[in-house]
This record gives sequence, C-alpha cells and structure tokens, in this order.
Amino acid sequence: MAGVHGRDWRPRYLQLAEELRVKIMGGEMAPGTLMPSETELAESSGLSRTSVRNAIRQLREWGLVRAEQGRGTYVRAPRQRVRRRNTERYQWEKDRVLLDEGERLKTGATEHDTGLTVDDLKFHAEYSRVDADAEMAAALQVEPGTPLLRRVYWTSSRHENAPLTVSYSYLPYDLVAANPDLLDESKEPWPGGTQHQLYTLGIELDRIDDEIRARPPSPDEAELLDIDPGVSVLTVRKTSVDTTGRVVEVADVVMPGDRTELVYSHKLQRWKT
Amino acid sequence: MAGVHGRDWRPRYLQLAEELRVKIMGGEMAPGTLMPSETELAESSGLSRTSVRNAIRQLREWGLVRAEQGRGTYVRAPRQRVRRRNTERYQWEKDRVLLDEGERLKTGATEHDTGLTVDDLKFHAEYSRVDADAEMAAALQVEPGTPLLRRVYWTSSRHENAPLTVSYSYLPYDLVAANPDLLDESKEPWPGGTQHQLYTLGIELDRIDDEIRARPPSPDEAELLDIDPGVSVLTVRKTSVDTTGRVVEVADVVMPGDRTELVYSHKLQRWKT
DNA sequence: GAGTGGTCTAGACCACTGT
DNA sequence: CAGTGGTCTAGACCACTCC
Repeated sequence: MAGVHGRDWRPRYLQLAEELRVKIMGGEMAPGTLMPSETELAESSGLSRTSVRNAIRQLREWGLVRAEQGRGTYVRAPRQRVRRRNTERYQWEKDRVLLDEGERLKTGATEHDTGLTVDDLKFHAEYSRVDADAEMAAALQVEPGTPLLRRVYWTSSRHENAPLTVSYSYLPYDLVAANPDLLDESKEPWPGGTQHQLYTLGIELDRIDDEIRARPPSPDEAELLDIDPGVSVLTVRKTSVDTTGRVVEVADVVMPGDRTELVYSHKLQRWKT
Repeated sequence: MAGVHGRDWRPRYLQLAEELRVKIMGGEMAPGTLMPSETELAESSGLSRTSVRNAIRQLREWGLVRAEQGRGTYVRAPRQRVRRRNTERYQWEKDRVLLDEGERLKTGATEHDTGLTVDDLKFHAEYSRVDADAEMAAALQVEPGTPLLRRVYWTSSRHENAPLTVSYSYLPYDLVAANPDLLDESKEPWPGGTQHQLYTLGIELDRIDDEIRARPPSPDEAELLDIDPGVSVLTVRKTSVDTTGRVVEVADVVMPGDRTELVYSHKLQRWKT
C-alpha cells in the first residue's frame, strides 16, 4: 500500500535504501547473504547505478551491509553490542592481582567482558620504543621526548576475524625496564593484565580515569575493526594513576561504534538521616 | 613539492579533500568562511562536480564543513569538545539536593559541565504522557502500557543555536503525580535537577548506571544538534535506582559525537598492607 | 533571476575477485 | 575471463536562498 495515498516525497535513493533496510531487518535477506549487484539493483529498481550506490552508502552507514571490492555486497550480521563494564572491570583487575598465579591465569579481562573462554580468543601484540610527542607527554606528565614503551594489542574471537577492541598503551620506558619480562612482546597477553605487571614493579593503582569520545575511523582502523569508513569508532583514553599521584599508563582503546556499549555504574553516598 | 617524487595513488577526490583539510586546519580558511562553490572548485581543480562533491562529503564526515542548501558550504568552527564529567556530576547533584534553595538555584548541572553561567543558557522543555513500550517498560521494570511522564529537554548556549545535549527522560507517571509541580513543563528547568524533584517525593537515589553507545543520528537529531548526518552521536542511557532498588528514571541523553567527551573516574580500593 | 547545494542519468575506465 | 564495486565524467533538473 505504500505510496498509494500520495507520493513519497523523499529522494528515490532513500526510498530504495529504506526498502532494502526493511528486507534486511525483516529477515528476508539473512546475514551473510550476497546482495544483488549494483547493476542488477539498478535494473530492478529503474534507477541509475549512481542512485543505487547512494542507497547502498546509506545501508553502509547504518552498518547493515558490507561492500567488498570485486566480490560483492553482503548483508552484515546485526552483531550484538559487546558490553564493556569498566566500573567493575577495573576494580576486578585490581583484586585479581593479589590472587595466586594459577587462579589468575584462568581468565583475563576480555573474557570478563565477553563471557568467552581463553580458548575462544586470539591475541596479538606489538611492542616498540618511541619518544613522547607533545600530546602524549602531557597525558603522561613527562617531558616531551621521554622514551616510552608502546604496546599495540588486540583480542578477537576465534570465530570472527575482527577484533572487539584495539589498544594503544604507553608507559614510561624507565618505569617498566626494571622488569625485563615486560619488554618482551612474546609474553603477551600479560598474565593477569597491566595492573599485575605494575605490581611486580611495586606500583599500586589509586585511580583510573576514562575519557570517552566518538570519531570517524582512520582507514587502518576501519579495516582492522571490520567496519565501514562511515561508521564511527568509540574511543576510551584510560589514564592510570598510582598511589603516589604519578601517571603510570595511558592507553587509547578503540572500539567499533556499532558493536560496543560501555557501562559505568555510580554508587552514590547516602544522605545522613 | 607534493607529488613531485612519484604520483599520488589515492583517488583524486580524496586528494582534493586532503588539500582542503590542510587549508582549513592550517587556518587559511577560517571558521565561518564561505567555501568556493562546487562549480568553482570543479573548475579550479579540473575535476567534475561529482568528484568535488565526493571530496566535500569527506570534509563533512570529518565535521570540518557544513553544507547549506541554496546558500553555500561553510567552514565549521573546530568546536572544543565539551567535557561531561558524569562521575562527579551525579554525586554533586545529590549533594546539592540538601542545600537551601537560594544556594541550589545558583547553578545547574549544565553550568557544572560547561563552566557557563545561567545567563548564557537557553532552556527548552516539553512534557507529555505516554504509555511504556516494550523496551522502555523493560528498562523501567514496569508493565508495558504503564503511563509514563516523558520529558524532552535541551540546553544551549545563548551564543550558539545548537544544543550540547538533548535528553529524553521517562519516569513512571504515578510516581511524579504526587507533586503537581513536576507535571508542569513551565517549571523547567527543574530547579535543582531531577534528583531534587525526586527528593520532594521522598525518594533518595542509591545508584546511577550509564550505558554509552555511538550511532548515526536520526535526521531530526542531526538538525537539532547541528551536525552532518555522517557524524555519529554519542548516547548515554542513564538509569537511576533508588535506595529501595526501584528504577525511578530512565533518560536517554544524545550528544554530538564530534563535540563531546565523557569523563568517568574510578577510585580503586586500596590493598591491605 | 542568478547562484547554491541535492538529486539523477547514462555512460566510461579502473582494480580487484573469482573461475 | 567475466563480474564486482570504486572512481570519474558531462551533462540535466530540482528546491532553496538571496537580492
């Protein structure tokens, strides 16, 4: 009946996008399905290929389809958002530090977030030594040019190729050099997490601050996280402060905006009655 | 010298976008400047208008320019991100409830976030009575169909037309009906904020949970927040739980992704030495 | 009415993927 | 090789804004 009672005033490419959206979300085109090619859609809809491409761009921005050069356009799984519960997570990581090693190795933070076991996960890590630029120097409260240990790492499910998060972590090099294990990327994933490694250096964390932003992905990030360039990423800049007030780690965590949900919980102080 | 030592392999529309980006970020085209028209850019760059439009779409996704139908394309102010410090904010709102009224009216939460005074701000509010749909019923832990008070409100700086946040707040209607003031939208902004209004109903909050997501804006949201449809919004679903464990308010807060930074701070418990 | 961005067409060549 | 999506052209008409 659509369109019978008066013409649709929207541009025709949006009408087409809407039609396809309904088919996808209604289950008529299941996740993984190969969509009709742009040429076919142009013929079946009576539009030019340009207009069909405009419609498909909409679907891509909505995260509903994925175009692959030379192959075709596929319906994406409307992947469930991964809930990342940072409030509990940070305290949980700290509590874990003091457990014995056997207990500690059983599960890591990613498993805590996703409910997956360690066997379902693939790890990747890359270490390098860099000099602090102005921005990172300010974040770490050190002089520009200070040597830093830079760790890039991500974890992904063994059944999906794209990681759920990518982390860029920076620590003052002098700080970690006291424990050579921490300079060895083959030791990843750091058993027990960053907080435990800092513990081996005699460091206890007092506070973690998260700054959350959304922005378009870089081309590299789009590829790595398997999102369309039109889909934003969520980023968390996590700043860890130890009990002496020193910033000991700054980490930028990048996550696909269409599959992530960050959860923070605030317990409020009671009024005195 | 660009391009001298080997050709640029990127598509020409991206090269143009990059050139324009450099001009904008280098200050050569100041915020508010009217860009050359698409036709002019096509002539000066030797590209077709289609390619020029592709370049401009990039700039729009980056949040650098704003296209206005019939008028032209303007360079946008690289607006500073507004930091919204929810951790402090919620406790601060709660502490304020017990202050005397004179003290309380002086500043509200938006001023707390932005550092602006009440004279710099414009308020807008809209109340209605709606029935809970399945999703909101689950969030509020009530039966579907339960009557709710729906408040839509936003605050913007007097010197900019676009709001910094738009809130969609839902409370069980029966709960607030006990204080008729709370049903009157002309009483906005609720002096002292939601927590104070709940206090007049004998309610004390115990916990607030925030769920943060990023997603593309609806056309309405894009217009209201003055962002390009290609720029994501950040959303916070704020769930307020009182000391009896009852959910008393669910609010969806929508913010422009390119101008917002959410800050959460976690104080960690100390190890026993 | 002149100029702007938004939509749309009917072509073309390209890089990339499969067989 | 044929087929796919990515880029690009040279037009056209429209709705809208400003004068």
